Amino acid sequence: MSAQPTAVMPSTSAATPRAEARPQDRVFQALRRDVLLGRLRPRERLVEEELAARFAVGRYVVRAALDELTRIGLVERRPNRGVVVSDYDPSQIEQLYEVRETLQRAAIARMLLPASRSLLDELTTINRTYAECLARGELDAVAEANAAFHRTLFGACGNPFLAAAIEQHWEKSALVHGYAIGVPALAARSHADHEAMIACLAEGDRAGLGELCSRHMQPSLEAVRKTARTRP
Amino acid sequence: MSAQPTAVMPSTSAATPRAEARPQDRVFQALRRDVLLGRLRPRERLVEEELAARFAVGRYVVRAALDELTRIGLVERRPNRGVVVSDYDPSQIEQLYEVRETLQRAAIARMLLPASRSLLDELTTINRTYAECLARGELDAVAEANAAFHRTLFGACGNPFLAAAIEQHWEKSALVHGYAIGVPALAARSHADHEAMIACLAEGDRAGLGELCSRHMQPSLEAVRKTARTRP
DNA sequence: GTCAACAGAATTGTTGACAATTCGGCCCGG
DNA sequence: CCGGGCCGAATTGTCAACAATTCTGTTGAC
Repeated sequence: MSAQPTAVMPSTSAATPRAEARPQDRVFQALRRDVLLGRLRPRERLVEEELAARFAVGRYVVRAALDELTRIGLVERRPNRGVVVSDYDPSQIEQLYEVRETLQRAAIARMLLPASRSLLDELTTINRTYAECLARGELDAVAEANAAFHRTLFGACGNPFLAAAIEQHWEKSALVHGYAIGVPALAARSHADHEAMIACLAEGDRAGLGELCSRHMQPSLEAVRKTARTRP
Repeated sequence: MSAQPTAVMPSTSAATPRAEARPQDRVFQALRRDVLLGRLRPRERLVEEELAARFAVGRYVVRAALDELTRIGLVERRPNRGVVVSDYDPSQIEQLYEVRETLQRAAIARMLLPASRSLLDELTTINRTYAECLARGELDAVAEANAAFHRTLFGACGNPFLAAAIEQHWEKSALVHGYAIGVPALAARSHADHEAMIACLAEGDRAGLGELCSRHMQPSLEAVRKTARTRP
């Protein structure tokens, strides 16, 4: 029980939302949200001393948190030059989504269907939270619920390494699709997609689930393509 | 050109074996080899101060190197309890290999075949180095050549994210298959497999390459299964 | 006017000392 | 003889100061 593959995605997917023991985790989570919700834009610079002052903490803690963010690909460190928010160009995003689709289809192929009642309940609960937070305009919580849905769904493939890889790539592309949460129409569509996925899980419709998950990624990918054409 | 997916596997796959500028890279590489070549065994503890003394460097540098190793899954850090070499149990290894196979098949499906002359030459050169170092008994260099072969091969899929994911999982399982280098028969077999792969690349035999790569992973997986039965 | 070299500022990298935590043994009451 | 709780050693976590590097704006020669 030593090397849990989940350890690759340490505090993020930590099932224990306990008292946020370590300060570096708090900084890590805060910065992670800032990036994922667009409060920090791609290519924006992250200066250690500023962050240390903002979080009332030593620079060492900030460095550790930034290393953690580097690990999951949300920021990038250039030696002696500091840390910037990652910025994937459109072609990289296409490649990233290609990998995500491959991994997701592999996961779906490995799920045992129809899904257990407890899994269905869990997903239903998460999706309800999603809708509620959306109605209240709590974007932070919406993003968290969205992440939880995907994490739970693909975690059900039974292979922790595969689940970790999916989550890892999901987080990277979250840089891109995160903004969609702010668009009501897209968010509603997302919620409906999730419900349809749950239905597929209940009925054991593996092929349908696969298609659904692939289609689910399309809107944000289309948005990227569009802005790429508009602003070369 | 900011966020290169290769950055996920920073110094390891760095194509520039330049002057080892940063001290933490030197420590990182040394420890990585120790783990991969079995000089450090699974579950073995890594004490920061000991390493700092051994490498004649500050504890901070050791910490940074250990974090780097954590990132690629070779060691694991338990908060306030230190770092130990990762230890995957047999079922986890099966899962790991399953993901590797999925990723490798996806990569092979995306390669454009027949391969370019420069790629074939590069792989041939690497495999020759492999044989030469093996004959001389330089296991460090053999492991490095082996890694280079796989990195180059799957790097040819054209999707840096996919290549990075493959490399990432390859390194994790290197904890397991690394020992095979020391067994002459297995090492020879490995060399022959590599040649066959190059032939498939040259002829454009995609299906053959896929099967070959999957079979290539089997011996070490079998070894794991065997030791698992012997020593439950 | 353009470009190279050069200071000075801003920022990151590293060190050593100190604080906090975990782990093992020891004592002691039951 | 055994289990709970204290104590101390070993180890990790954090801080504040210092060193090294990169960046920016300016100067001066051509």
